[in-house]
Amino acid sequence: MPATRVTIALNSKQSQKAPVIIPASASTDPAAATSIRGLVFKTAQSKLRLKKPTRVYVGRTGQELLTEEDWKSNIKDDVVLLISAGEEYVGAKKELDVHSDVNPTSFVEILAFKAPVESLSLTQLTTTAHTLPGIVHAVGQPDLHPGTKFPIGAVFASKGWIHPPLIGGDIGCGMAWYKTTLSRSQVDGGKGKKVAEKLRGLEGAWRTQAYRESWLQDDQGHNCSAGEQWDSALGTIGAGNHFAELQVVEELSLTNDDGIGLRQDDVVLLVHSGSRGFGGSVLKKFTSDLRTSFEEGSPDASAYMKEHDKACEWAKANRDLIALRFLACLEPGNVSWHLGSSDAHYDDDGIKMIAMAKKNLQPRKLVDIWHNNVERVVWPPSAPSLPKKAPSNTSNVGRAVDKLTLSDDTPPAQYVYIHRKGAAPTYNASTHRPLSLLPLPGSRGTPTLILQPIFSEATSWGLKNALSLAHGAGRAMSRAKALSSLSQKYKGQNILEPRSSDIEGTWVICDERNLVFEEAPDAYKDVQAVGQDLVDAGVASVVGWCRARVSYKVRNEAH
DNA sequence: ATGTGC
Repeated sequence: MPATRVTIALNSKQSQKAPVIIPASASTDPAAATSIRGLVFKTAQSKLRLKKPTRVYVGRTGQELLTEEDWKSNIKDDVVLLISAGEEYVGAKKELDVHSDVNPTSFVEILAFKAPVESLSLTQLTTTAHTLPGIVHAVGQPDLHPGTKFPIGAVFASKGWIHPPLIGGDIGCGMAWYKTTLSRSQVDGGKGKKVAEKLRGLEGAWRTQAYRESWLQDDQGHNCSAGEQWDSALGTIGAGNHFAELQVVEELSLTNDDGIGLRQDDVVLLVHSGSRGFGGSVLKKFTSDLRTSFEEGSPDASAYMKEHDKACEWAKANRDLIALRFLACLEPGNVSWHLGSSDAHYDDDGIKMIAMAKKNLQPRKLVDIWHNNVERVVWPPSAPSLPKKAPSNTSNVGRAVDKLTLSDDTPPAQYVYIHRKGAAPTYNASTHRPLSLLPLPGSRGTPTLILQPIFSEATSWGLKNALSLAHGAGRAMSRAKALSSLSQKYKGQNILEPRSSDIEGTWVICDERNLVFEEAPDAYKDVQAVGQDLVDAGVASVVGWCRARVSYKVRNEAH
């Protein structure tokens, strides 16, 4: 008889698993000296680091293996055994609960018309909406594209359930836009190269843990430090599609300028980054392949949300610190930003400067949004209240909204958890006021559109788009495909500098070969098509655009 | 996306 290959996993954390080869000579009798049970427990101790394995369940069914008969009938190739230190089976009970809340007909809205959408992402969107518990509404934004399991550029609204894997590991990832005092003449054309040269000292850890903890503390004393292991990445952009980009406002026509103060010809810094390793550690801590959903009010749901909120704050503080480090390079004359440079040394009062730097940075910030997060909002959205100053054209209420009824201060309201995975919100999360502008970045070097969300009866006041918009152009090609096809296409060319004839081009800092191609504009959809789809869906207006002048991905400081 | 997971 051949050996049997089974998988063992921790009952309490099923992502922890190991294969076990059971020789034909091992005994099904749990009391035998060479029992399968003994072999499984020994492997659980060494490979899963479970000190005292005591009970064994079969994955999916949850049947406990007790008698020799149980072992004999269940040990076959590819079976998954869940090893417990005494606790009850955690897998299947959830799956049974799940069924009653699944909505196989929940509504799926696709906001893509011109932008191309891969069929795999549609399958992922629909399958997810129809199989996870509590989903009442799903939206595919025009930048929709396939993820490993769940789609990106997607929004899921669910009642009574939280699904951490829907938003992924980069909890709190988003974009923040900051004004600089640079003039466009300092960054236009060939000047971009000079500016790019100034962007140094931006890789690696920022100062000491004491500084970082202070940066992660707000003026009320709340702090979102994740411990030195994760905080050491604070102030770094990261990899993948993350970037910081210097842009010029080429056109802008805001219909209701809420004192944002953005003007044509301004030079702005767009920072796209997240919670680095911290958010991933939160997802990993709470979920496994078999544990993806938490019922509202359960200890897991509350504990996850607490850590989730912390990761969101961390990510926001990370974007601010990235901006500070960039401003230290871009505006060297401003003492508020000196702290951003690791070259500036302080005796013992450096930490005191943090409050000043943060205070001076906030007025520079135009907008800061999370596009990977889960948020509780009143559902369905209702007609928003009018602004205090009534607009002259009241029929245009969709453009002149004061505040949305999204907070739960009207007790009997129904609400949902909006899960955003690569989707921007249409409102300010803390004030619940509609955003008057938000960025829709194209891929590296292509225009960033300036969006203004629209709330109108035609879109049921934001229900149609689940109070969300596209967060970027969206991938048109997988990383693997982009790497192979684009490295061929641009063989022997430097695609990081504008061609000498191109005065409108972008200077790109990207000292990582694979990223050069994986993040090339050709790997993404056309941002104009994505923007047009939002306009055609009636969920946003395009009120202007920015030209990218210097795009910073990653620098090899050793050069 | 990630001090990835083998």
